[in-house]
Amino acid sequence: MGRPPCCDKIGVKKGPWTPEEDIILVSYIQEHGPGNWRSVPTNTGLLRCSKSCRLRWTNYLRPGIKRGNFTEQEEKMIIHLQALLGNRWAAIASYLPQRTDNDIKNYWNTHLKKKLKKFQTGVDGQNQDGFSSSQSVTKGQWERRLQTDIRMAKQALSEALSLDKPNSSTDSRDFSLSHPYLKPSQSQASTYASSAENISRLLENWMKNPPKPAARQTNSAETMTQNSFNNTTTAGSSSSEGAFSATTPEGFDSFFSFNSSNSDASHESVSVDQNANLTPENSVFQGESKPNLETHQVPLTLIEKWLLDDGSAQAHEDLINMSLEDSAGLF
DNA sequence: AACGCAACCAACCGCCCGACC
DNA sequence: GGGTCGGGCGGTTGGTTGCGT
Repeated sequence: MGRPPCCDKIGVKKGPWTPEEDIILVSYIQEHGPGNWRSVPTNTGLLRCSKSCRLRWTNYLRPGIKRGNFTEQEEKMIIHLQALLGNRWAAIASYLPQRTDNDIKNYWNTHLKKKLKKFQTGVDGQNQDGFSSSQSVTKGQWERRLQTDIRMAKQALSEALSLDKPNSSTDSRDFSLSHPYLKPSQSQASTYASSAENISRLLENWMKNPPKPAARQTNSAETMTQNSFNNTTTAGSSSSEGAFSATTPEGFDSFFSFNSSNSDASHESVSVDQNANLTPENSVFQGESKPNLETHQVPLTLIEKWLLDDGSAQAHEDLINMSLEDSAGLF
């Protein structure tokens, strides 16, 4: 059918976002929460289309985002997940809570593709699509994808029906509890911490380096120092520890120990361990850490083994060769 | 110093889907 | 049932930066 553009082209600004625009957007979202993007431009006076506002938020300003400096472990995960899921960047991003799909996609296109190609040219008997033959030939990505989707649907249905399970992992209101990589306390804490961090950096740099007319303003925004804006963000985070006390399913722990122990420490320390005091009541960012995507309930046992144990060819094979019936048994 | 080229990445575009009227 | 809206997703573009000559 085809939709008309989300905004008319007249009077809509395009191109890089300025720090001023970022601040307007962030403060609006702080006040009203994300969502209802249609109303954002009109309510804020931003000369941006709603889509642009949403993208700016989800890809750049959203709390919990780690930028650049992909760790080796992250690289491996992306490569593995790409082989498993294909170019479903949002799904892949759901396994890397601090990364956006756009970021992962860019990193794949600019780094990993080349890396794999390089690697593959050095290895005889590899196919041409960037993956090892064992990864791409065994069953085919589409079949695996289909299997994954079916499993997702099955589990979602079964858990939706078992209402007496208070810690049901499909509770969409608390994505952090259901995501394999999101330890509840950490996810919300890091989410909010990073928000404050992002915003303060934004403003700090803005104060230091007033916007240049045609420079890469979005980059300059990254290194800002704190100013009054911090007050608003910290105020929201100052009051409770409720979310911090959530229990963690045992099976998730390995993921987090993996994540934290292997990640770029200089980045992680900023976004993970600060400003942990956050509750759903006082944070407009709660629940915003990552969209709840369909892959977040992939059975952990095999995937965990496969993803984290780089040398685990057996686990890899197990996962890929898993039949529908086998995988259904996991639930 | 100036130029050209490649790399990088933020942002845009188009398509799709579900919800709502 | 069909149209519209809001939002998500993946592919692509284009501006900026960095590096080599």
